[in-house]
Amino acid sequence: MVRARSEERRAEILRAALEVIAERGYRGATLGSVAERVGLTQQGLLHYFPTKEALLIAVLEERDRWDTSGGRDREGWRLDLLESLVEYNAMRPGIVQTFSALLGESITDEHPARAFFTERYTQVRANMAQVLRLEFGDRLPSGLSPERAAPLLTAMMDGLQYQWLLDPSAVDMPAAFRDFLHLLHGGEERP
Amino acid sequence: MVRARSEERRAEILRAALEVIAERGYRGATLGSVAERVGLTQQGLLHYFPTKEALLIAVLEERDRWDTSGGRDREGWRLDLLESLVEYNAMRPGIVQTFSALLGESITDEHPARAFFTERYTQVRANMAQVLRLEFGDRLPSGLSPERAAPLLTAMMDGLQYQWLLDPSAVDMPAAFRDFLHLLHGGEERP
DNA sequence: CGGAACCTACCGATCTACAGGTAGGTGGGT
DNA sequence: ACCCACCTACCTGTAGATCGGTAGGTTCCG
Repeated sequence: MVRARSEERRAEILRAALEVIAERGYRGATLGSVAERVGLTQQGLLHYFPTKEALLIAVLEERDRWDTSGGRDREGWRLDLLESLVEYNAMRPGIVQTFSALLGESITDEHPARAFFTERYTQVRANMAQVLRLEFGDRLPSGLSPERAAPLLTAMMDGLQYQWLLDPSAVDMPAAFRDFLHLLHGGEERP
Repeated sequence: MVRARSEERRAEILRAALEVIAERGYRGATLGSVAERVGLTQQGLLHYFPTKEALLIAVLEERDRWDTSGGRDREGWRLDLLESLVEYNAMRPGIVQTFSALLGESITDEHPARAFFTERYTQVRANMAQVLRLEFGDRLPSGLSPERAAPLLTAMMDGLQYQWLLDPSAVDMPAAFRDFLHLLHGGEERP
């Protein structure tokens, strides 16, 4: 079955692209270096993905598929699952680095991932709000509405990732995130 | 006075570089486009900054000088000044975009700004801890120590910036930051 | 059963476009 | 006379993309 082999190849390429983007960002990544990693020439790679941008899109879509499937509930995340997600991320610097690099680049003008991230963050905030509503109802202990707290939750995850990627020994990402959740819960008891 | 003119030119170049980096990131920025913006040729620019990396370093150093001087107290920031800093930032998307883009890129391997950001974040966390200690003493209302809360404060500022840059209409950055400060203060009264 | 027609998965050569950087000037101000 | 602030010309490298193959397999038809 030739189809299967081909799909496998594509998957290999996507994985390699993920690595290279983590190491150098999208702009710094070259088709040649991705190709090399899977034992192809640059032209061979272009047989699977006609342009560099198409490759990026495929990477982003795969990510989308990934976190629209595993790790989620019927109606989204739950707060304790978020906590384990952060722990999980702390064990895969590669993936975190890829998407942090892409997020960073995406804010520049006309970046091909910009639309993707803009859209995705609206969606993530909505998800987060729902998670919070599920956990706290219409008001968090602090008095904040889930909708107001959602961007904070999102920002915390991203912000911690940057600090952690720059200097993993200086920031215990999962612990810090737990501290934040503790804050959302209203503080009080000593951690 | 030629000296003055020269310094002025350098400053112009730095400002232009800031803009171009905001638009395309460091890797995407070209010497030519920076030069063009100040009415020079690329080679004319290289007269002032011998390499692209030297220009970047100068940009980073200027930033360092900027926020080691203005906006600070003798012993660092105060919490309410941080709040106005965020408000101030919300009025200068350009600058925020430059440094968010650079932060994003800097996590990739061998990026010339990586050391700068790593070092700077250790320092920022220390500053933040001191701000918090000044405001709350050795325990925040939540029971967290200033040192544990410092990375959270830092992460929140960065994380909100990305969301805001991607979609300013979707996130009221200053308001969100105030919400977070409210959280640090222990919540309670309704905003 | 054999072969023409076609498809898939590539590779080599090559094009175009910049990009960063160097060498060696020129011209105006002091 | 000199030097600072530039410029022109140029070199080298690299990146993405196109073109035109070729080798191997698959399909279909007589």
